[in-house]
Amino acid sequence: MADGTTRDHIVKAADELFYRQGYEHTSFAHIADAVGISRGNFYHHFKTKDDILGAVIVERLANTREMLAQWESSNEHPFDRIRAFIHILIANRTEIMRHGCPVGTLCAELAKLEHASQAAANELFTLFRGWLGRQFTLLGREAEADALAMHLLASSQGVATLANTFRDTAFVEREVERMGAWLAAEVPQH
Amino acid sequence: MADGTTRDHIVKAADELFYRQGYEHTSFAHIADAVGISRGNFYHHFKTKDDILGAVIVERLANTREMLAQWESSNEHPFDRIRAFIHILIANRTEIMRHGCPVGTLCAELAKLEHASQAAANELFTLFRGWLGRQFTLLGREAEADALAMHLLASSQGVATLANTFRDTAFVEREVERMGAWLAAEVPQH
DNA sequence: GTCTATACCTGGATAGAC
DNA sequence: GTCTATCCAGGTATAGAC
Repeated sequence: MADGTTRDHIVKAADELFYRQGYEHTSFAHIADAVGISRGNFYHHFKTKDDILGAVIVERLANTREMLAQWESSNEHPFDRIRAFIHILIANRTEIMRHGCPVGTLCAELAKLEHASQAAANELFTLFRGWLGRQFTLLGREAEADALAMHLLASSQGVATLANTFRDTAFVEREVERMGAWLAAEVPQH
Repeated sequence: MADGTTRDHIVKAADELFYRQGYEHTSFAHIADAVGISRGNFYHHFKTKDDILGAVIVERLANTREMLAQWESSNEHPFDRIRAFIHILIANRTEIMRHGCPVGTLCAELAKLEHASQAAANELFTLFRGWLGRQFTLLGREAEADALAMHLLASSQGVATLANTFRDTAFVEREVERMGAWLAAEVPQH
C-alpha cells in the first residue's frame, strides 16, 4: 500500500478497526474519525462498506505473502521458518490478548454473517496452510505435510482464542514452548 | 429452562440465533420471527437486548454445569470423563463446522464489542477449565492440572476454528484422534 | 477530491389499546 | 400478556455545492 493517498488511509484505518472492533460493529463514522475525513467522502473511493472490506482483505493477503517470503529469505532452514511462524504468538501477544488473531476472528465473524467475502478471508488461512505444508515437505514429511500444517494452524488458533479470553501471558509462553517441542519431535532430523 | 413460557421461548430462540448469526447481527425482528411474537412484546419480558444476552448466558452456564455433571456421573474414571469432553468435537461436528464453537465464538465477539457481559461469557470457559483441571488432579497430575486443562481447551478451540473455516470432517477426526493420543501419553497410568 | 446536507432504512425502545 | 403504532438514534448511501 503506497503511503499517502486517502484511499490508502481509509484501508489502513478500516483494517485496524475491523480487527479491534469487528467488521459489522465498525461504522463509517468510526473510520471517518480515524482518517480525518467526512463520511460523504468515502463514496468517492468505495461504492459500499463491503468494498472496503474487500480492499482490506486484498491488503492483508499482500502483507501476508510478503511476511511469508520474508520468513523464507531470512531463514535458510525450513525448521527455523516454522519457528518464525510459531513466534508470532509471542511477538504479537499483546494485540492477540486484546483482540484475538486477526485472521481467525475475521473468518469467524464473516462465517456468522454468511458474508460474500468469506472465501476471500479464508484464503488468508490457506496462505499459511500452503506455506507451512511446503516447509514440512522440505523437512521430509511430504506425506503428512498438510496435516502437520493444519495441526500447527489449529494450535496457534486455540492459543489465540484462549489468550484473548483469559489475557494470560504465561499461558501463551507455555504453549509456544510446547509447540516448539512438538515441532522438534516431529522433525528430529533437524 | 422450564418449557412453555414465552420468556423461555425467547431465550431459546435467541440462544440459537446468537450462535448461528452472532449477537450483534441478530435483531429483535429475527428473534420475534423465530418465536412467533411481535417486537413490542419483548419488553414485557426483558428491558433491553443486553438483558436477553444475559439470560442466554445464564442458560448456557446452567446447561454446561449439567453436561459436566452428566459426564462425571456416567464415567467413573476421570480419563473417560476427559475423553467425553474431547468427543463433543465429534458429536457436534456438523454444527461446529457451520458456526464454530458456541463458547469460543461468543467470547470472541463480546471481546471485540467490549461488551459488559464479557466476563459472564468467559465464565463458560472457566467452567470447562476448572472441571478439566479437577479431572487431571484426580489423575495424579495436580501440579500441572490447570496447564493441561488449558492446553486441552486450546486444542479444541483451534480445531473448532479451522473446522469452521475449512469444513473438513476428516481434519476434525484426525485432530480428535491426536488429542486422544496426547491424553493417553500424559496420563499413562490409566 | 472533499465537503455539507439529506434521504432512506433498520434497529432498539416506548406508549397505550386490547 | 400481547398487540399496533410510533419515536428516535444511528447507519449506509446519495446529491450536489465548492
